[in-house]
Parts: sequence; structure tokens; C-alpha cells
Amino acid sequence: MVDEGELRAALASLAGLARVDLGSLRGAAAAAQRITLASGAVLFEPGDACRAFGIVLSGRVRVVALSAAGRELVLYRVQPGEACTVTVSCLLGGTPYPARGVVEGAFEAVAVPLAAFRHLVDSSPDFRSWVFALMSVRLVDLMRLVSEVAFGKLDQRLAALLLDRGPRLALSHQELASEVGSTREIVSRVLESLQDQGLVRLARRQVEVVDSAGLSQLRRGAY
Amino acid sequence: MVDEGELRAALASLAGLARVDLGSLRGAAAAAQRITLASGAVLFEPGDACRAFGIVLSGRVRVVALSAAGRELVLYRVQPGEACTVTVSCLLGGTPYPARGVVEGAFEAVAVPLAAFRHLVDSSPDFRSWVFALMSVRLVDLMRLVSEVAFGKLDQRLAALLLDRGPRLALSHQELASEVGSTREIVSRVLESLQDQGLVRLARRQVEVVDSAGLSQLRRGAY
DNA sequence: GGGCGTCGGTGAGAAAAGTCACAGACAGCG
DNA sequence: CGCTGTCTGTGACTTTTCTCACCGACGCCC
Repeated sequence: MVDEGELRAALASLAGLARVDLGSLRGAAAAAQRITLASGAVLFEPGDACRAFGIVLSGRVRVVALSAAGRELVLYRVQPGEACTVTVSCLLGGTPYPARGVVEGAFEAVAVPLAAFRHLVDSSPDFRSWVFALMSVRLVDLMRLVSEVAFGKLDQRLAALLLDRGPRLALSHQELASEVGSTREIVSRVLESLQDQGLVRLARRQVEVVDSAGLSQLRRGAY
Repeated sequence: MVDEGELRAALASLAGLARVDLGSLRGAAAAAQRITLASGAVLFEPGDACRAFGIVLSGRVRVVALSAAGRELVLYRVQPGEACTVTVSCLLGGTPYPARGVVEGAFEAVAVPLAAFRHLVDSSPDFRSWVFALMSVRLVDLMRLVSEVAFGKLDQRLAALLLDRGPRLALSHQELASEVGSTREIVSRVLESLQDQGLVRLARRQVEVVDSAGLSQLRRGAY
């Protein structure tokens, strides 16, 4: 159970949700729960049933596809101010989660049960279009991801990752491999080749982008 | 411009849309357009801007990712009674299409412009939850597709395709390759190997499932 | 300084997929 | 019947990715 003012304050801080009206919030606030988790906590596993709709206040959720062999691939991240779209999908469709959700950073969220979620959707146009927008972005992103995984080579995928996530990435090769759905050795070798081409500089648990223009070029049509 | 009764009849024939109320339809009907296209027509190309929301009455839309090298991969199909979810995403997000949409079969659809779509969403809870349900299913399907493409071998992907699409598939190897995002030669060889294992029977432009139990087994953990 | 756990490098080999080139088979049609 | 376009089979080779095995390097803690 969450204080209405608190929920309101939380929602108000989120882009696009500032104007959810008071009446709509009553029911949701009464039913909502505050959730706090430490980094690394698992929110859901593939096959789990979905019980509530969550709005992330701080920290992130990394949504990861798992292979039978234990390999991983990050599908997307839920940022503060967003809701987990798989959760919406699974709630509405009654399907089990198709992926794992892992907490990154100090995590706080508000969990709203299905009934209250429906009520919010029905009563607040702002809330509604916020949810639509989230799902829209996710859908298009996933379609792009499918293309990249199906058609892109690993150097291109890594180039894209490096360009997207800042000029400096403090991740081990194993962690990078889990981002892109590959294995440590391969990532090591590909990174080494990128370094040989003068595109990045490597250090223990760190990749630094040196030639971002070159990386962008590689990202598109490798030649 | 579409007659209100006609639009109503069209919507009424669709699962989950039977009860969209009359008032909500007025605006939509006035703005809606009837679309008829022949099989093979291209609805949209990657990069195109999205102009209207379409509900498919008959025929299907095949949504396809394209690689720089000209390879293809079917992301999903929009069946009669469904709406194209990329279209919703692109409309709401203002993003260009990330894929190609191709008509299959004799195609009829009702196209509703963005404003009228928004009005329908706002005024009809039934319409709303129908759209949510569509997007939910798509999202989960796409996540599964990412996993399959990233972790599955081609024989598994083909096995899944054969199991999903009836005991008999009348497609050329090139068409099968375009379904799964591979090339003709590879598909030919994999199919031959499936035939050697007694799982399918091949003929010109035809694949027949012989041992569906075996195919299911292959589909999961190839051993 | 010694020990330990994490991290990265590397070699050897195999498997999977893609590429190129061409040949033969089949269907439909004039 | 022969022609033509589509469809499939196949050999030979390359590229990409994966797997296994092992080792050395680094950081940290006692």
C-alpha cells in the first residue's frame, strides 16, 4: 500500500505522467506496493507468471534472453520513469515471461496490480498514451534488434554497442558477450581486432572508443 | 470515406471488436478509407513515414526485415481481424518503418488516420484493449524471435517453421530462406539433411512433414 | 610476499553458415 | 516437342563463430 501523495509525487517526476489526474490515482495508490531491491536481484525468470505492473523509480531492469546452453543476450533495459513492457504484455496476454529480468543499481519501483492498472488505463488518457508510447518504442527497437542479430556480424554489433554506450565502457569481455549474445573468447578476439584497426583502446575491464567515426562506418556496411 | 454501417459491420466481424460503440465510430468512419490491393503489393518500405492505422479485413500483411545484402527475414504476419502493430508504433512514435510490408492474398483493409485512431482509443474501451492485446502478443513474439535467431541453429528454426505452418508447405527453398533469414543453398542442404533423417519429404516447391514428433524434438534441444 | 579469484590471451580444431559457380530437372507454354 | 524460366542439387572454398583447454596477468586481501 502506497500513500497517494507519494505515488503522485513519483509519477509526477516522470516525463509524460505529470498530469495523471487525482481520481484515477485513488484506486491505484491503495493497491500499489513499494518495491526496493539490491543490484543483481532477479525480478523474473523465463516461464514465471506475471503478477503486477511495475513503474521503475530508480535503478534499471535488464531484460535478458537465455539460451539452452547458458548464453545470454540483452533485449533491452527499463530505465527510471519507464515501465517494463514485457510485464504489460504478459499481464494482458496472460503469457509467462519469455526472458529474465535483472535489477541493475539501487532499485525502487511501484508495483500496481492488474485491476488497478486497467483502471488507470481506462480513466487516465495521459497514463494510457504513456503506456502506448512505451510499447511502441519497444516494438520498433525489438524489430531492429532482430535485424541486427540476424544480419549483423559481431564486430558491427559491438561497434553499435560501443557507440551507444558512451566513449568508455567498464565491462568485462564476458559481460560484453552477454550483452550481444556471444561468448567471451569471440568478443576478446573481435575487440583485439578493433584495437588493431585503431578503433578502440582496451584495458582490464574497460573499452575506450578512440575512433568513433570509424566505428560508425563499421557499424553500417562493413567492407 | 467509409459508410458507418460498413465499418461497423467490418469491425463487428472481428474478434474482440464486436462491441465498439456507435458514437465512437462516427468520426472514424468519416475519416476512414477502404483499401484494396493485389497480392504482392508493397504497403511500406523501411524508412517510409507512417500515415494511417490499418485494420486488415482480408488477406495478410507480411512484415519483413531486410539486410543490406538483400537477405530477408519474416518478422510476423498481420492476419485478418488484426491491425499492423508496427504501424501503431510508428504512428504514435513518429518513427519511420523499420521493415517492409508486403500484401499476401487478396487484400482489403480499412485505413484510419491518426486523429481518428486516437479518438477511437480514447472513446472505446473495447477498441483500446483490442489494440493493447495486439501489441502485447507482438512484443512477446518478437522477443521469442530474437532468442531463436540469436541462439537457434537453422535446422531448429526450419523445424519450428514446418511445425507451425501445417503438415504441408508449398514454398520454394528461396521463399523458405526468406522466411528464416538465410540463403537458398543453406536451406536446401538443411532440408536434405532433414529428409535423410526421415523427418520430412521433399518435392518441387513442397515440404511435407513426415515425423512431427522428431521435428519437435529437434526444435527444442538438438542433440 | 603468498595465495586466490577474476580477467584476458591464445592455439587448435570443428561446426555452422555463407558464397560462387554451374548443372540438371521440371513445368508450362507456344 | 522444344524452349524458357524457375527450381533444386552440389562441389569447392571462405568466413564467422563456437568450443575446449590452458596459461599468464592482474588485483586484492591476509
